Order: sequence, then C-alpha cells, then structure tokens
Amino acid sequence: MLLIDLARTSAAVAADSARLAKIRHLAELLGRVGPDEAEIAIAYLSGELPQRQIGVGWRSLSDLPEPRQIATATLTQVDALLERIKAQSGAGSQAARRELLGELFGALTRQEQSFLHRLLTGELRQGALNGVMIEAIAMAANVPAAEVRRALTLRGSLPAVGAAALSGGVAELKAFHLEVGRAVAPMLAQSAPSVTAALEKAGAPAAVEWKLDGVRVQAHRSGDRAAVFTRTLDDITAQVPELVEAVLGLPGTDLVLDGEVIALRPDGRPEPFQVTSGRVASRTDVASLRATVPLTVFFFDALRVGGADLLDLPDEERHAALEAAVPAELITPRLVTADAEEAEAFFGDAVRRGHEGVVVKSLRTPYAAGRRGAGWVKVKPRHTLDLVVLAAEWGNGRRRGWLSNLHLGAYDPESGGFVMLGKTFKGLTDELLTWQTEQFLRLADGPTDGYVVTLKPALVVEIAFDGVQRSSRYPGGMALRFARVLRYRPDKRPEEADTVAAVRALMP
DNA sequence: TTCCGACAGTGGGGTCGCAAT
DNA sequence: ATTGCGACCCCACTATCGGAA
Repeated sequence: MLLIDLARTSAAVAADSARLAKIRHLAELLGRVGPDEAEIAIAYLSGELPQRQIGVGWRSLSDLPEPRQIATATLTQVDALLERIKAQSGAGSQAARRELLGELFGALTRQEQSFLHRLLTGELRQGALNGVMIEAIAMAANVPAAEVRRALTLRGSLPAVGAAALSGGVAELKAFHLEVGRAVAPMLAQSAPSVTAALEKAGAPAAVEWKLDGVRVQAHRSGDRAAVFTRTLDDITAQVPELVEAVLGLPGTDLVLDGEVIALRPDGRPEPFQVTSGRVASRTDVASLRATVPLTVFFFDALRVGGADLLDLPDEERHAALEAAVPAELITPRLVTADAEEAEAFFGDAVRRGHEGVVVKSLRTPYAAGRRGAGWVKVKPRHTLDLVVLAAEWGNGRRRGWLSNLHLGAYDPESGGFVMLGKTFKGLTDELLTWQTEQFLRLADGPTDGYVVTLKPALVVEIAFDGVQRSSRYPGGMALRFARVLRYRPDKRPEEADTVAAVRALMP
C-alpha cells in the first residue's frame, strides 16, 4: 500500500466531523491493506509510529526538501527508513538523522509530506486516534468493538491487536491474555469537585484512598524476576530498585500490581512532585540517588495474584486479593464508607498530611483499563488567585483566529509592576475566547500580528490551580501548577490583583 | 426528545539524557 | 560548560457526536 492512500484517507477523516463517517473511512482503508502492512497502517492512522519514538521532533523537521509530483512511496519503505532513523545514535547522529529525513521526505508528494510531518510531530489532528480506530478495526474485521478493546487492554498495542483482528477475527482476539512481564493499559480516573460529588458518581458505599502526588507504576513479578512500567507502558525497572526489591520480597511469585511510587521525606511527608519525578527519570547513578532521595511504593490494586487474573473482578475482591498478597505498609491508605462526612474527613486528613487528595472508587467496578469510567473519581483541593493578563498567544487548530493562551502575572506593590507566574489556555468557552480576543486587541501594547500579543495590564482574571511550584523559567522563581480560568473579574483593577507575596506564601 | 459518556483537541510546567556548540 | 531538543512525568478543561434514557 502507498503512503498516499493513508494521507488521502486521513484527509477524508479530517474533513468529516461525524464520528461514524470517520470510522467508515478508516474501515474502508483497513479492508484494503495487506497483512504485512496492517500494523503500519493502523499505527499511522491512529497517530502513532510502530517505533514509538525515533528522536525526531518539530525542530528536525524544519528545512525539508521540495516535494515530488508522483506518489510512489510504500508503507514498507517509509517504515524501513524510520527504523534506520531510530537506529541513529552517538556523535554525528543528528546530521545522519537529518540526511535520512531528507531522503525520506524528498521521495514524497506535498500531501504525503504534510501527513508524515504531522504524524512525526504528534499533531495529526484528524479527529481520530485510538478510540475511533478501535471502532474502525471492529468494522473492518467484522468483530465486536468490545473484543478489540479488551485485547488492547491486555496487549497494550493497537496495531498488534488490529492486525490480529483483521487476520484472525474474534478467535485471534480472544487469544490475548494478561501476560506477566507485559504491561496492561492502566485504569484512569475521572475527577469531581468534592468528595460528596465523587461519592455520588461512584455510588455508595465506596472506597476512599489517598491520592499520592508521585508516578504511577505497574509492577510485574514472575518467579524471581520483576519489571516496572509507567502509565504509558515505558519500562522503568532499572530506575526504581527499591520497588523491585519490595516486589521480590513479597511471598507471591506471580503478581501484577498497580500503584504509585513517591519520594517521602524522613518525617514521612511527601516531597514536591518535582523531586519524585526527577528521581524516577534519572537513569544514571541510581545507586547513590536512592540514598538521598529514596522512593516508597504504595499499591492500590491487584490485577493478578497467584496465577489468577483479577481484571474482571469487582474492586472489592481485587482489593481483598491485594491485602492478602501485600503487607499493609505497602498498601495505599483506604477507607470504605457510605458516609459523606466520614469520607470528607478522610480527604481532609490526607491533604493535611501533604498529599494530593483522594480517589473515590466504586466497590463494584472491574479493572476497566484504558478508559476513564466513573469507577474511579479523583478529588483534589483547589486554590484560586486573581491575576492580571499580561499577554496572550494566538491559538492553533480550532482556536486559530482567537487569542487563546494567557500570560498571567501577580501584582508587585513595591515596583508597581507585575510578575509572570505562568500561562493558561484552560477553562475558556468559545464565547469567552471571542470576548477576550476582542478585549485583548483593544488593549494591545504593540504589534498584534506576532505569536505573542503584549497587553497593557488591565484585565483581572480569577485562576484556579493545584499549587505553586519552584520555577527556573519565571522571574519570581515560582510557577502555578495546572492553572485554569474560572472567570474574568471586571470589578477589580490590576492593582487589586493578588500580590507576589501572597503567591509566595503558598510555596511548599 | 433530552441527557450524558467517551473522545479528541488545545495546550500547561518540570525533569532527564544526549548531541551540538 | 551551556544550550536546544526530544521524550515523558504530572495534567484540566470544552466541544462534539451518538447512543442511552
């Protein structure tokens, strides 16, 4: 199959806003692809690469050769070149990658170049990723979507699952099983503004567990071997020896456990997320780092214990299996209750201990991997500040033509100026985007045709955020975490905005 | 007919490792 | 030694479609 076939299908998918139409376009193409190219086609059309990452981003893709007129590149040829690019490493590799990219793009037409460029930068923007592709595979292979979804959960790779569905139908899909040592797509949580709201979503009685501000881990043990995976199924076994030892120290020899790894201070309180994140990401000198920034693991779910797959069991039974397999000090603190007041108190206690909040879990839901079902609902406290809009950036995609991304600042009474604390684009409705674009263009303090439009400090906006963290990027040495717009405050003048000192007081 | 679950898109800050400068 | 880039850790929120109610 030719790359141009995929590029044309992608264009058709992007042109139709209806989900069912997108699915039909994708299924039609999958019906034509041969078995040896099915995985490549499925990967590309759901915005992935079979290689996962190849060390090429937006910067390496600047300055590409002129396109050709005739499309001749096959999927196999493109895949082989991407494989060669990925294989480049060491001194001179950037130039070598650039040369191979030139060779690759020089063999493509304009439409193919555009498709591959967007694919490599992760910006396919055709309105179809995994979710839609699952349905398309089901349609093309004439199998139930639920079977495709189940196999994906267990296998973690849609191209592999899709190719199996296309070649062997339901029978081949049913052959996928949980395999110790191969990561399962992790279950995700919805969020709610309060514990009471979360209890309503999950249904009482429910389990309420601490939400730790660390890194999600899936630990596998088979005999005397252990492996640890992240949320995106990356293998981080070598970076977390404490966790490996903890798992190997358990009595069971056939385990898959879900949990969170976090750096705790000697007094037991959690380090800021930045500390845990840096520790987990470090691959050099892990041995000495574990002495200074030790990691602790807290498990909250069990997917396999003693040779039995638990995915389809309700939470209550999985947790019982967890308690039987793992000592209490390695299990996330948890309260089962139907009482909203009791749950609120548990939440308050977790937050006072420095944790991020809680996750409220239905006792009845199976491990619905890879989907944000109402089975798990997270609750976190929310801070707010009134800040001043210092500048705005023009939006992309569906936000093209709108000033979208806000630069936010706190008031500094000493200088009479404003100190930038970060940016946000979240929480804005189309109506608000239209309104603010109009306002910003009136308040522009300089040219409005660049990427950033600087404003006269005049508008105050109420911002919600999760916390203040240390920053080397911003002049005040601090930045907001997960900032989002709640509403504009036309009743406030910029000098009435919150001050730098008030923000500093929120630093951990 | 209305409601709501699931998806995709639109970007945020921080950290590490590596190659280039 | 410093800088830029790619990859990945954490992520919130709105619009939209289409099946559920």
